[in-house]
This record gives sequence, structure tokens and C-alpha cells, in this order.
Amino acid sequence: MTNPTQRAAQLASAQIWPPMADTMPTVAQLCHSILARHQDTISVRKPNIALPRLQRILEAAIDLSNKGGFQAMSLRDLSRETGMSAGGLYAYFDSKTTLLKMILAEVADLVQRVLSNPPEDVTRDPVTHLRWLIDAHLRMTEALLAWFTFAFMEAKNFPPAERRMAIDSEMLTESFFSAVILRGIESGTFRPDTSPLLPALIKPLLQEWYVKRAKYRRRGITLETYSAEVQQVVLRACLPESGVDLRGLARPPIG
Amino acid sequence: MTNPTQRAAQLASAQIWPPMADTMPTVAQLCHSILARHQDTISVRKPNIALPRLQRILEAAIDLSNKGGFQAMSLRDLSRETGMSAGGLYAYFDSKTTLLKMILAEVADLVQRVLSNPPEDVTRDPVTHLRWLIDAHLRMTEALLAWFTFAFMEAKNFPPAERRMAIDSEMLTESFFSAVILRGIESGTFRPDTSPLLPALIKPLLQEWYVKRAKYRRRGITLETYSAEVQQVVLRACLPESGVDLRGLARPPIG
DNA sequence: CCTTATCGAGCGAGCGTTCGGTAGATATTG
DNA sequence: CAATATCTACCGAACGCTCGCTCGATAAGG
Repeated sequence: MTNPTQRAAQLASAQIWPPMADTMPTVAQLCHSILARHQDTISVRKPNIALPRLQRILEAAIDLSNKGGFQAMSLRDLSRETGMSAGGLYAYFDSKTTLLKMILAEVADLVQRVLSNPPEDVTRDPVTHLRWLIDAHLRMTEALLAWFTFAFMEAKNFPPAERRMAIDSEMLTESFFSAVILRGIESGTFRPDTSPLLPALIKPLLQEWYVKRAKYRRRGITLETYSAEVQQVVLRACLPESGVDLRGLARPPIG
Repeated sequence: MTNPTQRAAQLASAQIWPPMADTMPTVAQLCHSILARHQDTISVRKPNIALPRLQRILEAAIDLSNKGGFQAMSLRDLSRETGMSAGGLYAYFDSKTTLLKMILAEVADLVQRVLSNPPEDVTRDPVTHLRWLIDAHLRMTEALLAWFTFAFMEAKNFPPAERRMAIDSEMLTESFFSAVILRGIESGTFRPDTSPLLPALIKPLLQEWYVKRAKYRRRGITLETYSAEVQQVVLRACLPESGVDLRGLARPPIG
């Protein structure tokens, strides 16, 4: 079991990790990945034509769906918004449901890619690793807000196959938290009686940020503030009680 | 500022509160309330006919919506499920949207009624009051699972008026938590630097229980366990650090 | 026999999807 | 390099179908 002084030192030395800008994909990169994954259903062959068109379609589909839901978005809406004809759209997907699957699968894949690639030095102690997981997830959803809102809102009301995909993705996210918390308990950093439910409780706290983004914007809450508060709540739930002041734990903005 | 011994005594004396069965309405009572509120749009006059029919309609609408979403539920589905004709249904609402509003409004009203009526002795100290708010909300959603799932899933993708209603209801819930936490800070029970975000973070932890009900059922997590863990996480976030063991805080099941 | 509650065929609108057609880029040929 | 043939990406009218909703007919009770 680490004593308070040792832990305070660990915390102090782990206040900053490198920016994630290099590992965080742009929308264009996501579209490229989708284009590659759906070569067989997308009939347009020239990438320099297909890529910008696909991006336009996906962004419009996400925007339209995020007001009113995916089912409520008609292909006529999408046609108007993209400036393409109804028939033209079908060169990029073979059914409306496929369009949905493209986006959901890419988001699920992105979560896996980002969370499973922490910077080396972050994984050295469980506290830093846990804080990084929380912060990385929040920053990822912030950078691709519309995509995550879409995935969250639409993953529910859909056919078994897509539902399953969403559930698996969520379980995977939870497993990242489970693993690091378990490791922290084993190493004596976290209290041995840490609630086995804690990993499951973190997810809704992270979803809250992008689902209720407007609310926090209205209140002037920054991502840095939100991230710090969630880290604090989570760490208080798993760290042993001590005199360590957790308020300093917020990751400072990187200039 | 209360010292640890005093607080421990407070906690010990507040482990049990009366069952909520008496204040928790049945589905029939909710329907009665809805019937009264919509006298002008419901053309069926005899209550002994209208009430069971309305209940049948609402329960079927909620069930159908909870697989596939409200928009995906057609009035033909509803007709088949209730055994009533399309025209017959329109004696109970004047549009599909009204049907949605009936349910959302009733759920929002229920939350307000339940959370604003704690047993007297519960409100005496902030810790007990906070614990009761968490436990009461969870038990309420457990008793009317389908209704809350419906409200949560459908409150989003809908016209500004309904959206507004959902947002107001959520803000009201948050205000109950804000009030008691503020009171606790003023009385010295809670740490003065308790995160101002904490009230907002409690809501998603409560929603998690009914939105992911299947997941926790699969894992064998009872409401009592979940309630206790959430109470623990929340209290650790706002109580000063001390030797008080929070594990005993779970509300014991009432026989 | 009039009131009340219900029925169910049917309306117009809008849905996802298809498909014959075409303009322009590209490849082939003499 | 001009002429021709082929292909690519897209268009948009039209199809079959389902939607929310209406309304005249009908049944049952006092």
C-alpha cells in the first residue's frame, strides 16, 4: 500500500500528458477509413471524387439526424442538403440502414483505437492512467461531438445487429476502466473495497458531457473544468482517504 | 463544521426511512391523472369506460415505443395491440404527438411530486436527505421502468415544446440535489469546496439505472446495491475526508 | 330512438428505393 | 491528333408501400 506522501508525489509528477492532437483523427480521416471499409458497397471508384462527396453526405446525415433523429431524416432531406440527387446518393450506400451502420461502426472503432493507445508514461501508475482515460474520452467526444451525439442517440432504437454493436462498444469502454482500476487495487494504490460498479458508473458521466453539451456551454463550463471534476469524483471513490488535496488534479490546458 | 463522531451518529440514526409504497402511484393512478388533465381532448365521457381503455392505450404505446422508438410505432401497431380501431383510438387523443405529450408530462409531474415530498425526519440532516433523494429516484424509476425509459428515449428527438418540457423537468430534478447540497455546505456537513458540478453529475448516475436496466439485471446487481454504490460515490465527493466508513450506508431492504 | 362509443375503409402525403437516361471524362483507334 | 467508343458519376421521375388521420356507418345502452 502506497503511503500518502508517495502518492502525492506520483500525482504531482503526472499532471501533464502530451496533447492528443496527433492521435485524434480529423473528419476527413474518418471518412477515408469508412470509404476503405465499404469499397464493395460504394460504387464510385475515384477516391478524389468519392472522398469529399462521402464526407459531405456523412456530415449532412449526422447534422440532420441530430435534430429529429435518424428515422425522421428522409433521403429527400439528405438530397437537398448535399446537393445530390436521390439516385446519386445510392452510389455511396445501398440502403439507409447501411448509412447508419457506417457511422456507428466508425465511432465504435475510433473509441477502441484512442483508448487503447495511451502515451507510454501515462500507464506507469493507475491514478494517471485512470485520469488519462477520462480526459482522453472527453476530448475525443469534444473533437467529434456531432458523431458521438449521433452514435449515442441512434444506437438504441435499432435492429438487433446494430444494437449489439453499440452494446459491445460500451462494454469495451467499460473494460478499459475496469482493467486500470483492478490494476490499481492490486498494486495497493486504490482501496481494496473499491466498488465493483465504479467502472460502469464512469461511462454515464462521460456521456453526460456530449449529450448535454448545450447545457454546459450555457453555464460556461469548460472541458477542462468538467474533466477535472469527474476525475475528482472518480478518484475520491477509489483512492483511500488521506490528506491529499485532489483539487489540483485538473489537467492544465496545453498551450 | 460537524466533527466525525457527530456525523457518524447522524448517519447511524438515519439508516432507515419509511417505504415509499404509499406515495408511489400505480399505473392506474397515473392514467387517472392523465384522463383528468386531458378532459377536453378525450371525447369518451364515462370514466368507467375511458379509464381502462386509456390505460390499455398508454401501456401499449409505451411498450411498443420501447422497442423501436415512438416514431417507429405506427397507429396500426397500436390498434392491433389494444384491440381498438384506428378511429376508436382518436377518441382518446387528437394526434400522435398529443399521445407523446400525455406521457412525458405525467412522468415529469410525477418526478416533481415524489422528490418534493420527503418524509419529515429525512430532511433533518443533509446527508440523509441526499441519500433519500437518490434512493427515492431509483425506486421510482424501478417501479415505473417502462414509463421512464420511454420518457428518456423520446424526450430528445422532438419538437421544441416537448424538448423544453424535458429540459425543465431535468433542471428541476437537478435543483433538488443542488438545494440539499448547498444546505449541507452551509451547515458545515459537506466540504465547502464541494464541486458545483456535483448536482449535475448525479442525474446521469440515476438514469444509468433504468436506461441500462437489462445490463444490471444480467449482472445480478440489485437496486439496493446500486443505490448504495451511488450514494457512496456521491457522499465521498461532498463529505470531508474522515475515518467514517461509508460502506454501511446502504439502505437496508424493508421487509 | 337518440346518445354515446366504436368501427374500418379510405384519403392524400411522404417514405425508401429503383432505373432508364445523359453529360462529360477517359480510353481506343485509325 | 481527331474521331469514336466506352465508362463513370449522377440525375430525377416514378413505383409500391406505409403513414397519420377522417368520416360515414354501425352497434349498444338507457
